[in-house]
Amino acid sequence: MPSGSSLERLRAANRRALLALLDTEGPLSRADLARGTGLSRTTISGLVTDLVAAGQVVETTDKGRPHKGGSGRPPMLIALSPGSGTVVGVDLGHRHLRVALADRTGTVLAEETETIDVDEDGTAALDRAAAAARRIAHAAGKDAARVHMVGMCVPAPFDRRSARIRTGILRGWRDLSPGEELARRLGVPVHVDNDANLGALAEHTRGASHGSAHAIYVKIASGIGAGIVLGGRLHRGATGQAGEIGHVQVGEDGAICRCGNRGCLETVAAAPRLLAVLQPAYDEPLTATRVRELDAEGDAGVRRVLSDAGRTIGRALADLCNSLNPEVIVLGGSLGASASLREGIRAAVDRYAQPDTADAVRVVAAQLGDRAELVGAVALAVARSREPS
Amino acid sequence: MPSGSSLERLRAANRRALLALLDTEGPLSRADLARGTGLSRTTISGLVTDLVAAGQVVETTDKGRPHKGGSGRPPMLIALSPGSGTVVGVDLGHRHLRVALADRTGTVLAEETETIDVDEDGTAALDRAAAAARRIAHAAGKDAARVHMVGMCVPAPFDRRSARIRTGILRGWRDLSPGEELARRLGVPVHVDNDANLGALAEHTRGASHGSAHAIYVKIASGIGAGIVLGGRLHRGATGQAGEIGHVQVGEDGAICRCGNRGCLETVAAAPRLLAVLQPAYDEPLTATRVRELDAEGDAGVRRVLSDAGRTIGRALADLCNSLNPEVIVLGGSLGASASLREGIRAAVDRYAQPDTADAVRVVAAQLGDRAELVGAVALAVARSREPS
DNA sequence: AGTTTTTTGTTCACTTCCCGACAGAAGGGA
DNA sequence: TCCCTTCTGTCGGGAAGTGAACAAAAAACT
Repeated sequence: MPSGSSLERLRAANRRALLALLDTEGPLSRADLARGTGLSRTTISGLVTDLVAAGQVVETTDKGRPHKGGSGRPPMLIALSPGSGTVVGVDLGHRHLRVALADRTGTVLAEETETIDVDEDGTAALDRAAAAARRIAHAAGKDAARVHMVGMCVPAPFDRRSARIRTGILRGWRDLSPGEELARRLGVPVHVDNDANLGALAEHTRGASHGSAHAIYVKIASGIGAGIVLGGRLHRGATGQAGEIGHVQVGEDGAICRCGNRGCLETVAAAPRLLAVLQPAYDEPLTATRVRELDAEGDAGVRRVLSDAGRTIGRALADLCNSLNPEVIVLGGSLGASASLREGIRAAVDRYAQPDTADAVRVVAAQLGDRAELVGAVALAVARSREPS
Repeated sequence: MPSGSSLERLRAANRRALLALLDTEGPLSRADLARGTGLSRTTISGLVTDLVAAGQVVETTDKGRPHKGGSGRPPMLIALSPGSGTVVGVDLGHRHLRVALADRTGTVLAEETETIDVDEDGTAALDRAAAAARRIAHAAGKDAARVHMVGMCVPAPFDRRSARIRTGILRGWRDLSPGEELARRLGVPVHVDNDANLGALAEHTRGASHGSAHAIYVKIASGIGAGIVLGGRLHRGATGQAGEIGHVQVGEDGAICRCGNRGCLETVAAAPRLLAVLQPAYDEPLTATRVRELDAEGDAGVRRVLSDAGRTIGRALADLCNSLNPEVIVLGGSLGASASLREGIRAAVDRYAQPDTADAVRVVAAQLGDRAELVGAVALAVARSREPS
């Protein structure tokens, strides 16, 4: 519930609209902002004055680039101010840890990746994450050390009410509140969400589904999960567990899944299973990256396996399309960029979804690749640092 | 896009908030409104003065009922004004036509039902609907004849862009724009949506899912469809075709469906199929209503068939729960009130959805019964007549 | 070159909207 | 009867937003 008087809320809402416009459209003149928000130039001037005083935006005397509009007084551009301090994004995968330092516009300043076993020991993973965050922030200089906010991505359903990972999915995380733990280590507020949601946020903010009101981001990696954007907003559901499409049952008598059911989509079409199926036929050790390369080179076996996996995933997505009628499906995760997988999904959607629904949906690869979750974690931190509600 | 200046929009938003509060909470004092909206009493007084002048609300001198608060000056209650004129709701099913006349608070004043074959001939159905609307409005008196708005429910996916029913589903409706046609006959603006969406709207506004942010309304009748409320708002999707769960494929080699696919949920678990399965074992002619009675009486055959159908539907709903993590599933349509069906759905959701997701969702029968769609059509008309955007 | 046109940003007077404080109104309880 | 509580109306003031007018800067036109 926003506080303050109604007029204050109005002012705050206009401020947010202005900042959001700058965030998505880049530097703009006051006149552009007036047109974009529907407010008058006068109001915009006042808001900009306030925001400059507050250090949230800066006037960039962009003399260099010629003004495209043609005649008329050239505009003074207003840009989001990196301002003081920084934010940190942490991407915890099953087998990796990525940490990024970004200014408060979301521009990544530094980034590092480690390979660790996150699943087994949550405490150790959080120790490593905290150490990496401290290291990267101090290496970037004095001002960068003032970290305002941390966004973190965890590779499992995250219950926002208890601030905990759902019990039983990750072995080494029982009764651990990752946000609180990392906040305690760093002395900075931490916001947490799961990988698919943050990937969806990133692709929606800066990637393939930018501008689409209804988008489904599917992460196909160690597991399969979806982040669902509806009406331009991330849909998290009643308990924050929306998007768990990896546990749709695709066969009555399939393998036992870590969730306890059998025949889950994840057991059939996620990366570990596909690698296991392919490995016997290849001399080299296969990784998701290598499989993607082989697919691009036209390797028949890989194409067949990925295409089949795509059809299986696409079958589940077709049902979801029938229910949600989205504009775009964005494929992310280590295998999301594979063409065969995408074609398999497209074919299954066309076959199993209603014709008009299938026609309405685009199926595209993620633009941010395996950095989507990290970018999403940064975006979460930026958003939360902007409204310290 | 709302027009006018920012202050005008603020005023309008506050007016809407006030009206919405009155709509959901019933008659309230100015002080209650101030507490409920967060605005000051002064502001509320001003808004109420305006709205009284505009005829949108009335001051009900409710002397009769004692003031519960105890001591203090008794409040003057403000209630939505039925105002001048009426709205009409039209519910077109596959085999029935219902028309309701309501005042502008949504209170139904008169209602009638006919049994007709809607599917075969859209023009004829619209003629009957128009005649019924005219008849019912004139019978209710002079003022009632001033109909401001019509809300209509059609039993098929409705494409809001073309204002047409999706081609090929209803035989007798090709190239017909139901809204325009009815508007032309009645000389009143008509808003159209499909049955499941309007049922969902009705149950969310006045029924079983009232107060739940995320709800799925499932209509189980001639077909199977869902209306999805997320974040308190009806989700219609990119082209208005969200909620088409009737065409999830539940068997590779099932019967051919009217949508062209085979093995659709509708062909296995919708009313016509269930009646056909049951009929041979019964002497009397079965209807959905009769089947519901037999189920309540504990008839073993009926219970078995409904329970199985519930499991099949519940399987599809479990997948949807995994994706959307809703708070409640509301079962409507002619078979929605059946206990066996509900138990079958509950069992399948518990089995196939993720445990936490299944725990979070309630499965309940609709409160409005077979009138949900009609009430939804009225609610649509009321909502649209209130904001003539 | 000089003028016109176009676009931008600022200043000022004004309206709209909202809120706090005060006072009046209406009933219950000591 | 007097006090207390709660509700409602009114008044003055503050905050937000807007349009009109004006100044500034650069391109376009003569």
